[in-house]
Amino acid sequence: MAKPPGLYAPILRETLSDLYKNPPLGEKLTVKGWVRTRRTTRAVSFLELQDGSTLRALQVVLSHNLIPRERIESELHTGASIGVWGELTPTPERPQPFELVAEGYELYGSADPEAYPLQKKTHSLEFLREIAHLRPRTRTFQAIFRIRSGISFAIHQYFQERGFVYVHTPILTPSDCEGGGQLFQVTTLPLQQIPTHPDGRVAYEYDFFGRPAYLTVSGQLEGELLATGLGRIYTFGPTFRAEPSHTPRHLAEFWMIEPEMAFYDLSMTMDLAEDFLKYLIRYTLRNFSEELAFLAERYEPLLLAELEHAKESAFLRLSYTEAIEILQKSGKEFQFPTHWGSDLQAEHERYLVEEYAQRPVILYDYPKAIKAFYMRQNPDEKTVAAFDVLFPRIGEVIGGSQREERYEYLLSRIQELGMDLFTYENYLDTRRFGTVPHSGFGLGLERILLFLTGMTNVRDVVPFFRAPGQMA
RNA sequence: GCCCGCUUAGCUCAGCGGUUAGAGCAUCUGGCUGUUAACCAGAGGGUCGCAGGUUCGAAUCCUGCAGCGGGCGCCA
Repeated sequence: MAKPPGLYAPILRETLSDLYKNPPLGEKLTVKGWVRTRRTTRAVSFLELQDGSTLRALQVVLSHNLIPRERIESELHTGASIGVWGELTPTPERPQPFELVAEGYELYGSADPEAYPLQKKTHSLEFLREIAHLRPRTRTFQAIFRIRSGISFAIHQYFQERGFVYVHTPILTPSDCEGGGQLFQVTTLPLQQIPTHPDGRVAYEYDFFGRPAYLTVSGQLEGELLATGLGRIYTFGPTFRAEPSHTPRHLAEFWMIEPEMAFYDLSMTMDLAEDFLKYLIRYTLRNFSEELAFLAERYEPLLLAELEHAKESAFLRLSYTEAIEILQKSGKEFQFPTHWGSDLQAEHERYLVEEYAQRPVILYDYPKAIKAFYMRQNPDEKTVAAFDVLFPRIGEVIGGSQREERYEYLLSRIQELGMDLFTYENYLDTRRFGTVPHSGFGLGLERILLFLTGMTNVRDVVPFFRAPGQMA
């Protein structure tokens, strides 16, 4: 966790957070922030001032003797930004420990109450999505974005402390990692007049790269190339999927963490994934108790209990085959009946996590036919060494696998699926020269943030969301 | 992509075939010995999403469209 900025004064000015950590009672000071609410009585007005550094507000008392009531009533509405000076006074008999007794203030920016969309009441998350540019003024989004920031730091800390190299895989790529996913194409060709060959094919030699280019859907393939030199690497960056998924769990632009480790088999990788997730939960509980308490009170009463429970439980590991048996013996009426070889539906995953296990579940060894080409074939020749981590309330947070490191197996899989060999030449090279068993996984940042914040829609855990038909 | 639901004041919602469409909060005006989602009194504020249709009469029923939300699929 970063040190409080107060330690770096005078380079950094003090925030309300600093004030609450070490209040200079009896001293004169200036505080700057935004007005959350104002209450006016005959002789004095009270402000709740917030500055984004903490969810707590500072109560400011403005005496109408010193500052005209008309000025206060015309300027200090919810959302106005001010600098206010006075003495910090203890108030042991009041709900708050101290308040600022103002001597004067400077108005930086007013907020016309007839036009300013935010009010002191709670707004719906749906309404706030329509004003994503103003959401950061609310405590809810301050809490969420602070947790997002902290968790991003914790992700780096976890891997850096363990000798993983942070690698930057390209955003612009020539290939589709998963083979079949929908990509955003990137081009500088004029859309009104796309150059074509006589047979109608697009003349990509005139495009920027001289070939088709896309936004990456995953850094995994490049991550593997780097891991087969550096040993243990991780990526952490944005990824893009042009799938028309209209759900609370999908974004067109989202952040993904993808570690890739040479000389790791599936079991070691599942251990790492579980340890990593618990680390993130512990980190959040330790560093964001104020934010969690707020979010729990507002949105998800069970939030703290869920985090504690997930942190303490051993994730239940089930092979796909075991999971199918459990589902078939469950006596539950599912909309989609299961048989060996069918992909698990959301209802099946929910049953396994929420009813059967009642804790996070790791499913592994999936049928080869329903998984990606690069996953390592198991000796049974029917399954591949893949795993998913399923969480209560939010479903899949991690998908991973041991990668196929045997050249012949990988080559024949690529050919079987009719994929373009040329595109995967470099990838295949890592199997031709000094190939090693290796594994990795992908964690969706927004997915884990749903779990950590109690939110239920990924649009609410990213500052500006991109989803089909929506650019906040 | 398929299915379901919602859309009424700035916000959250009630009204679900029958006077002039309501409430709370917000706003404005006034009041209040220090408030804590302050309180009290009063006022303003509506093309009932849009376009058609049924009806003596539509916010209310029907159709289409749009936006939003949710479920499924796909996945992180």
